[in-house]
Amino acid sequence: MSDALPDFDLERYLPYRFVVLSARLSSKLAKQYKKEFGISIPEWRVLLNVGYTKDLSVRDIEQRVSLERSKVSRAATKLEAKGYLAKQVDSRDKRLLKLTLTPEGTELLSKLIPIAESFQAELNQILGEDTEALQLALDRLMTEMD
Amino acid sequence: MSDALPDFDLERYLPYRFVVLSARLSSKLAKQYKKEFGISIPEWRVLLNVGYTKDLSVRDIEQRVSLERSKVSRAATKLEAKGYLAKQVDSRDKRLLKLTLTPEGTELLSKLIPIAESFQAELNQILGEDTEALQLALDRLMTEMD
DNA sequence: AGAAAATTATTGCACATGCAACGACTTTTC
DNA sequence: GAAAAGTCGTTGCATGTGCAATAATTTTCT
Repeated sequence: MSDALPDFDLERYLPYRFVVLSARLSSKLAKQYKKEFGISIPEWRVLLNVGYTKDLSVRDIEQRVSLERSKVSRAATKLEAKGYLAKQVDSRDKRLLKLTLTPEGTELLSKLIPIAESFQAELNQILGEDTEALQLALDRLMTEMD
Repeated sequence: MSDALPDFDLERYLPYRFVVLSARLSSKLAKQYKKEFGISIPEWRVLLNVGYTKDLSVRDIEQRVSLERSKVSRAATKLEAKGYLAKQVDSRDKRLLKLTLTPEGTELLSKLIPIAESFQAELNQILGEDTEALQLALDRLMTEMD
């Protein structure tokens, strides 16, 4: 038969499963953040990174979070406009930008964190004992994927 | 201090880890598909679903794959234009559409599958014994997240 | 030192996306 | 059985995204 397809188990196909699951998790969180705080996903991610690491540049974030340069840049610009983040040119290398949270940014983030934590707690509850195994598997995949 | 942040371990935050990982996996695959076959991610996902389940409707795919109605619809239209997929109105419920692969669609998919399989194999290699544990954890999360 | 190559953040632009509105149809309700 | 409510797929529109091009700087090379 010319229209035979090779066997393929979509339900166990990892890239597919990850995409579906992560889309669900993200959109669930995103809706909350958007509605209550007017923050988009890239903005939230930048906020988080800048909040927990000092003087990050756009490129640093790009690499750590797999967030496109342009996305980071635009998210940073918006956060700056909203008064949550300050951009400062690095004095040693003037191409680089040092990103820092303003007090308002820190305040916002400290409201966002508990929501994130409780979501994590929910996931841990679902996973129970298997939480650690999952984290390990993710460690592996992250480090081994160039 | 007013600018103290609660502790938060970004590196172990699951929604974040999933998003980053799945973005990497997807874009790696997507580039291949796009370059060699001119197929986008939503198109690939629709192709896959239609290929392995008979007479799916747009809504069926939306629910199975967490792919927006409009995305499915547009992907289907493009696949139809390229001759890979046929749309047919369901005779019992004329609101529904039955999607089927054309022979060309089947042929294309049978070229795409091996690429997907070898990617999966690569992941299994990385995960080794832990593959099953990961799949189980994903099962849990998928079913428990309404 | 000075020219060439590389790196950083931004931006313009074409295209993708998400959402609400719509028309076509079906189911429910009275 | 007609009207109201609901469902399905598509589309218009405002917004988001990815990529290539750019200006400003730094690094490398001769």
